[in-house]
This record gives sequence, C-alpha cells and structure tokens, in this order.
Amino acid sequence: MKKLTIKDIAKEFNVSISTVSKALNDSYEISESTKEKIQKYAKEKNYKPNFNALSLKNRSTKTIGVILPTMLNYFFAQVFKGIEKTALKEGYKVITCISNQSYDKEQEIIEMLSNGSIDGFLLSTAKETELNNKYDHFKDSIDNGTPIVMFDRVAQSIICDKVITDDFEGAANTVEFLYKKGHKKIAFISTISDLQIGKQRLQGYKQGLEKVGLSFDENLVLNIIEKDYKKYKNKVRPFIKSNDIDAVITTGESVAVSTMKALKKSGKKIPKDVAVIAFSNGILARHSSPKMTTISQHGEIMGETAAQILINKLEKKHTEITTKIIKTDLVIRDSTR
Amino acid sequence: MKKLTIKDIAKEFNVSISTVSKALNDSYEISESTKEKIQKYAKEKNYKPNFNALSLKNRSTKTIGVILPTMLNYFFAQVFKGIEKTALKEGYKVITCISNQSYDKEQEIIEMLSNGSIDGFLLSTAKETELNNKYDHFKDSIDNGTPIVMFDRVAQSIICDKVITDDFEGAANTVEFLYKKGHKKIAFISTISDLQIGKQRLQGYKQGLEKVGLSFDENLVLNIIEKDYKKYKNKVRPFIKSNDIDAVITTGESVAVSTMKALKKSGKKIPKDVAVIAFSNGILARHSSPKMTTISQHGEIMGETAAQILINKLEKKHTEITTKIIKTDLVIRDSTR
DNA sequence: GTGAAAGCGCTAACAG
DNA sequence: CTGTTAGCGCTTTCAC
Repeated sequence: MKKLTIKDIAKEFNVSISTVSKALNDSYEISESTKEKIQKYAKEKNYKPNFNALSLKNRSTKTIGVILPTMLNYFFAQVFKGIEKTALKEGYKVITCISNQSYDKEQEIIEMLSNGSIDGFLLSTAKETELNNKYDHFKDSIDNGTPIVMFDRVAQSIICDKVITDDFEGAANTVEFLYKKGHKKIAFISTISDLQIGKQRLQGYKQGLEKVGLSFDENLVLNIIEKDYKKYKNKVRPFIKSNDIDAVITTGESVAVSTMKALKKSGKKIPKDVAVIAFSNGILARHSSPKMTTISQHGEIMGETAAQILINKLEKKHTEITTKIIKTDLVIRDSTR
Repeated sequence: MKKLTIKDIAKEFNVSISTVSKALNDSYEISESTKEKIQKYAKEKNYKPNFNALSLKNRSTKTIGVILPTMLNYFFAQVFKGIEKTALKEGYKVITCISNQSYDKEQEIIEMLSNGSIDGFLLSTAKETELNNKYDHFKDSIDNGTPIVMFDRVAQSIICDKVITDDFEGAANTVEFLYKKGHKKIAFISTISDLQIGKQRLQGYKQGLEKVGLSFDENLVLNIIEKDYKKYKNKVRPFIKSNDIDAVITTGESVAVSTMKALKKSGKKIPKDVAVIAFSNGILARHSSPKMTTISQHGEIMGETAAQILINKLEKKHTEITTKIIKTDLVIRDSTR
C-alpha cells in the first residue's frame, strides 16, 4: 500500500540511503554489483522517486500551468492538444485551468499556482482582462520568476514570449484570393471587433482591399456585439438584404453558418452568387452545407510552439524573448468557387 | 526573486520558524500580537506556503489526474469543464493528459503520475483499452492506493466508482417518443458498435421497440466501422435507399449530419418524411439545418459528479463504491415533428 | 566504495 | 507563549 522509498530499499540491503540514491542514479562512486542488485530490486518493486521530494529539492516541478479562456471551442482544444503532446514529450506535466473569460478567475488561478506548483505559465488572456487592460497579474508572475508564454490572445504591453496567429495576413490574403476569383463587393462580418485579434483581422481586410485596388466601404462591415449565436441572424439578415455583396469574410464559423443560412433564405446561391469564407477551427466548417472554405488556424501547432518555447526557456536553452507568428492557410471547400 | 519562506519571516522578526508556522496557522499557542504582526507581514509580502513542502509533509497533493481519450470532442470538453470547476471549488488542481485512445499512452500516463504527483484519477478509458480488455493498469493503481473514478467509458470488470450516461434508457425513450409521433419504421445507425456504450444504445433501441410493440428488424440497423466521417455517406446512402424508413436514431452528431444530407439528397423532407435524432453533445446539432433533435448528454454534470465523488473519497467523506447514472434529455429541435 | 549529515520548506510533538 | 527537534523523501558534499 504505502509507496516504496529509498529508505525501504536501504533497509532491504543493509546499506545507507545515500548508497541507494547513488546506485539508482548510476553514480560512478558505487560498485557495479551494488548498483546492479539495487537497480534490479527497484525495478521489480516498481520504485519511483517521490515527485514532491524531488521538486522540493530541485526547486523545479517539471509542471506547466495552462490557462485557457474556455475549452468549449475547437481552436483552444486543439491548442491544448499541442501543448499536452509537447509537454509530455519533454517530460512535463500540465495543470490546466479555465478562466471562463473572467479577469478575477484568471488572477485567482495565477495566485493559486504561484506557490511552487508549476515552473511557468502558458496562457491566452481572458476577454475581460483584455477589455479592461488589466495585466498586472501577468507582470507580477514574471517579476517573481515564473515565466509566461502567451498565445493567440496576447497582451501587447507585457514583455514576454508570444505565439500568435497571422490574423492580419490571413485576412489580407483572403481578400486577394476573392478578388482574383472575380469578387468585387466583399463584406466583412466580425463578432470579435472588441478584441485585438478582431482588430487585426479587420485591418488585414482593409489592407487586402487596398492592395487589390478596391475601396473600403464601411457599409460592408458588420460588427456583431451580441454573444448569443442564435441572435446573429437578427443582425446578419438585414445586413445582407441592404447590401449587394458577392463575398463575405467572417471572423468565426458560427456566424458564417448564420450568414450562409441568411443568404440561402434570401435566395442567394453559395458559392455562385456569394462566396463565404470564415476564420475557423474546422469542426462546423467541415459539416456545413455547402462545406465552408476557411482561413485555417493551426491551433495544435500553436500549442506545440508555445509549449516548446516555454520549456526551452525553463531549461535555459535560450533566453531572448520572441514573438512567433503561425501562418494561416486558406482551405478551399465548397463555399467559394 | 526567490520566494519568501517561513525562514525569511522568522529572521525578519527574530523568532523561530515554528513560531512563524504556528502564527500563520492561527495557533492558539501564539500571542495575538505576534500572530498579528506576522500575518500582516506575510500578507504584505504575499507569502505562500510552498506547495511541494506541504505535499511532502501531508502526503497529499490536492491534485487530481484526469485522463481523457481526446479533447477534440465537445462532450469530453464539457466533462472537463465540469471537472475543472468542481476541483477548483474544492481546492484541487487538475493535471490533464490525453490518451489519444491508446492503451500504451494510457498506461504510461498512469505510470508517470503514480509517483505522488496526484491523489487520485478521473478517467474515461481509451478505445484500444476497451477493445483489448486490458485493465491491469487501472487495477494496479487502485491496489497501490490511488483511487480511480471512471466516467462515460468505464471498465465493467474494474471495481471502482463510476459515472455513466443513461445510454440504454436514452435510446429506449427515444424510440417511444418517435412511436408516439406516429413513426413505425425506425432505423438505428451506429458508429460505435464496438464500444460498450454503443451496445447499450442498441440494446435500448431494441428495448424501446419491444415496449411499443414494434418488431426488431436487423435491416434497419446500420453499423459503420469506418472512422473517417467523410466516408459515412458511402454507407448511409445505400442504407437509406434500400430501406423504407420514417425515422433514424444515430449514435452521434456527425453521422446524423451525413444522414440528413443523404436523406435530403434522396428527396426526403426532414422532419416531414423522416425524423432524425442523435445522441449528441450539441455543437453540430445546434447549427445543422434543420436543427437537430438530440438525446442530450450533460457532459458537464458528468464531470462535476465524477470529480465530487473522487474528492469525497479522497477526503474520506464516504467510502462505499457507487455507480452514478446521469440521465439523458430529449432536446427537441427541428428534425422531428 | 560506502555512509553521515545537511538541507529543500513545512508541520507538530515536545520542552521550556 | 516561544523554541528545539524530528521528519516527510530525496540529493549531494564531505568524511572515512
């Protein structure tokens, strides 16, 4: 029942605990024969050095704290997958907490884990945190020697490693793609106009228009503040009716689905009359009809990258501060020609 | 930089470390004045007792190990949400690992965490584990004093606390519901016929038929082994063509979407000609057209329940072994009349 | 080649 | 009311 300790093994062979410790760590100080028998015994009995004792001694837990705004989102679930995979590969465990987009929760989590539970944080900021521009909790953590790597939703004002999606380029390239297909009246529908990434996407959209020589028309931009996806249609329908558009870029899948429904309802064919492209994590896009062309985000790679950066930092493999940009890919399905 | 310890505080006030320890724990042995100044100082300096030292001393980590087959699945993400919420509420942290449906991975994870990292496991078995009926790693863990609570995909042969969905009743009630709406030719499409929960759902379907007096026709059951959802339609279309059905129950959302597409393609109206109901986690169902009626699974409640059972067990609040069944709910949307 | 002892940060029994 | 000490499980320096 009780777990086997170095002490028990020492007793078993009538040697000191330091001999056992050294034998298990294959020290040159210990004779081959002693090492062999001790190692064999330890293996047989499935001995494992106690995690907390090691952490205490080494002042390092080989554990990463992950803070996500939510897990009920395919993108973040993918990021998590990448983090977990990379962490495990590198011998790290992952303590995962959900901020639920709340600043208070986020800061409680940081407090809770700042007691030697973890070696560093991997996080995407809560919406509330971003809206209120309250980043002191991050700063405190870094100042206290617990490094942070931020991903996707990052805090501009905090100096730390970051991994972000290429939202700007993604949007710009999409406009260009649509233009080349002959689209001239390209709308932009955003449900995250208040977030930094939303602003980036809008900027990219504008940049794309400029590049191909289309003029920006603010009537072709719809910002939906409403957070309940069921109500998207109340905004989308009139928007579509009152504008003569031939393409739509949306910031998410859910609103793209609403948009496609609204388009169909108003007698438009997709993609014949109107093309639809969404920033997307993939799950709805692949099941919609028609299947959606998406600006695909590579959450898993983002997670892997962020985890690797943090681990390298923890193991002092590099110390400079970087911002890594993960490219988006246009995945062409059936909602574009 | 370096974290404040009890020792530092002791030095600050020229008292012993035990005085500090007791003061911080509000011991009756310490004078009010001493307690006050020490507590005040600790608070100011944001002192936090070292997690690893505490765990080592108490032989308890207040940490739960969670093993999920995948996180890229709305249901499991919901379960995770429930676990995380309950754990945090009870002062527990959560180390989360993904088995990716692999037995080897699952058992590595258990090995890795069985060194005093965690107090207990919360897990849903990997598919491979279930198919091969290899459950020794679970048994070992329990025998070694690390309790396990299983949820959703549980191992019949392992004696431990379990939380499961009411798959049997869910399917049976659905048949009854359809029958009352006038459906007589009710098909059953499964993509998990090899899993225990799949068998339960099929049994429930049969039970439902029996109850309402319809005879079981094995031609109305389609088992899809193919795991790529893109290929579902290859099986679903001929199945639909060769059978004259007026309702379909599926084991998942994804295949329900394929089924609805196939039905529409063959000229059937949903729900007028054929009703569709899926066991579901909700995300696709809410965005399909028509919106899908579902046998809804309450992942979050399952997670909360499982976590609470484990924590109660760890804190010795109860010791008997239970299996808790979470009811399903029929959520009626537009794919049924 | 092996062992004694200190120390990681904390608690608690015991002494004063 | 405060302090000394042992001990949680392990590593590591220093003796022998």
